[in-house]
Amino acid sequence: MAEIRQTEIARLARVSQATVSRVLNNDPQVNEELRQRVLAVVEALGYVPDARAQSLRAQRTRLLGLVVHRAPTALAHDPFFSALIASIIEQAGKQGYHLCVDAARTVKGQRAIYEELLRTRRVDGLILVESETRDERIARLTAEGFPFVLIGRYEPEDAIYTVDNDNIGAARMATEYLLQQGRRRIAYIGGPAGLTVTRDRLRGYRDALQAWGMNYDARLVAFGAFSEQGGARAMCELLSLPHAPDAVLALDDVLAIGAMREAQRHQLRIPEDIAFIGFNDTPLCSFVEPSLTSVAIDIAALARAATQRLIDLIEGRSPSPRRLIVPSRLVPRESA
Amino acid sequence: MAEIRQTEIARLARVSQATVSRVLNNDPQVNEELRQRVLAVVEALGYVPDARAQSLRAQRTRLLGLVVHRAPTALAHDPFFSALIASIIEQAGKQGYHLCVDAARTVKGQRAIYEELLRTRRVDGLILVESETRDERIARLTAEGFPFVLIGRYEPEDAIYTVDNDNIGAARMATEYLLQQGRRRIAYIGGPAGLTVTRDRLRGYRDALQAWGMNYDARLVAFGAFSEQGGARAMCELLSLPHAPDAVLALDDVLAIGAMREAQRHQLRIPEDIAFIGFNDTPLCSFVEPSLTSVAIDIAALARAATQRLIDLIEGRSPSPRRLIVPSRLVPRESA
DNA sequence: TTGTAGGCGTTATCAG
DNA sequence: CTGATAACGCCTACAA
Repeated sequence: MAEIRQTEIARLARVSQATVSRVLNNDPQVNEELRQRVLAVVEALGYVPDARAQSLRAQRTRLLGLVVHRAPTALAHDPFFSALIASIIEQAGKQGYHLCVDAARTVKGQRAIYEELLRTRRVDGLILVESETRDERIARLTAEGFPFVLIGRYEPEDAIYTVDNDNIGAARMATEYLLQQGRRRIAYIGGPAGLTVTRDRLRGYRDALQAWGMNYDARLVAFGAFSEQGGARAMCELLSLPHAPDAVLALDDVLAIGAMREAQRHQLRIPEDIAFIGFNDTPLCSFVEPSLTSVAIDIAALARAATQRLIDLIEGRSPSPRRLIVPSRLVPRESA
Repeated sequence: MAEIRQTEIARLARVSQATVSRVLNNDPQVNEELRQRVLAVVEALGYVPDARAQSLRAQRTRLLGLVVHRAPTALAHDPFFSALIASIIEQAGKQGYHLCVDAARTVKGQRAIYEELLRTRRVDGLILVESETRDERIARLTAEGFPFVLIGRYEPEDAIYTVDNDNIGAARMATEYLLQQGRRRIAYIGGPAGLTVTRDRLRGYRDALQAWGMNYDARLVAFGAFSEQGGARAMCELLSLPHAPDAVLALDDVLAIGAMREAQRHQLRIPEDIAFIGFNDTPLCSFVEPSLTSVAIDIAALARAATQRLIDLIEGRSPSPRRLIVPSRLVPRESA
């Protein structure tokens, strides 16, 4: 089957190629008869414009980029990203955009991927997740004026476009929930220490303690890689303390589950001896035994909002305000 | 910051734009001194070629397409796709390809997406999953000579390029495992009935029964949507039989877990009263209670092989044989 | 209202 | 070995 171009359509409809283009772009100026002739041929041949040519000409690809900062194996075990990707695709698709997903395993790989996506103009804009306090990517993108939206928080808060949970508030709420239950030695297990989300939730945790007039004990705070193992290792550390914790707030469900498993290996009863709360309310929560209480992040809402803002930016609109907060809520189950 | 093009590099290096292009494409004919001059400027400005222009010129985008046939919510709850996507990205990235993921919720949406990806030439090739026995997409792609690889099976087997598990063999193995344990009323819960994978595993199940001289009882076979609910509903049906099953082989882990939960609601003990085996060996398996015995599909291997074959096809190589089988193995846990 | 022509940034073919 | 020059397929002034 021969490749069909506008010149071919033009020939068959006995008009100029420019007219074909006009018809396809709904130019109201074209004569109705010509329009019909063109459309008939377009229909008959099933012609669709070449996205590559359109991209060059229009200087945009209608492609959004998402770069995931996890090793593929970690990604596979983390429902957060499936949910994120799925919702982005859905929202983007509604407006004729597609999603290009990349993964950056190593740190140097990250730089390379961002550099490539940015400079090659392969995508029109980027969605970032997991920002660090001082994020090179963000400085770079901002300097270039490249459209991007961060799912997360960044300071100064009005410097860039962000969509985020109220992490500080949510962690505070979860911690107070534990305090209300009478827990008095509450531990916090974060992800990698440099991540904003790790720090924000730690802040909320500390705020709750302070509000209740309790001392902050740095020994009750541990950090782990985003994996069950990471959670187990952190828990192990916490259990070796002279005075073991009676509750744990973990940065995400996978970490929480890893920690919970470790506690079970130490013969602790959940929630009698120790309570657990995770984050994300992933499907895992109801599958584990005991089921895991978790803070439900509205991932779909985050993804939708981020995607919409990115498209707005790309198309020259300026969403306001710069920072958008999506609420989250606690989903109580057996573990706390 | 001004956009940098080859003409700009050329001006600064005092050569023609054509020479810049040659240097960037490693044309061995260029004089070493000019090459150095050009490279110095390229380096200094951090120039990277525009992917859009390259795409038009080279008639390829270095983009692979994956279309997922699940609603976004279902996707979010299914670790199979995270694993698939992650592994495809990894393999593709090694050779300078990127991945464009799309989702087709509705059936008419599917046609449209395939039509678009194909005709607009937005991607160089497609990875298909979940083939149906008579698959319109496949006929269409084949007719167009568009590069694609199917993860799954299709008949006739040498018509297209496929990568697949040995579904028939795996289902047979799992069924025989149950038979060896003394189970005698083994049920099968498939996904949507039209899917090849549903039928292949049913075939393996029947083969095992036959090899053991047992009758096939159609009432022991149920089909469900890919969700926990789908599994629960199918199980409900099976439990209403005059003679309830003592084992269940389910098409995937999520279905198996749904079915298992339903059995538990009916006060059945697992595995004493009824055994369960799922497919995919997703992380869920070890999280549920009791942990789920599952056939481990090597998703990463499938994804890698499919991706590599697709790239080979795109670049004009003809992988052989057309059909590639990736082995799978049973991972015994508590449920069977 | 329609057609002609230029250019988006590359790569590749020709001369020189 | 290098520099003009012509595509790639599309959109859009500008001209008729």
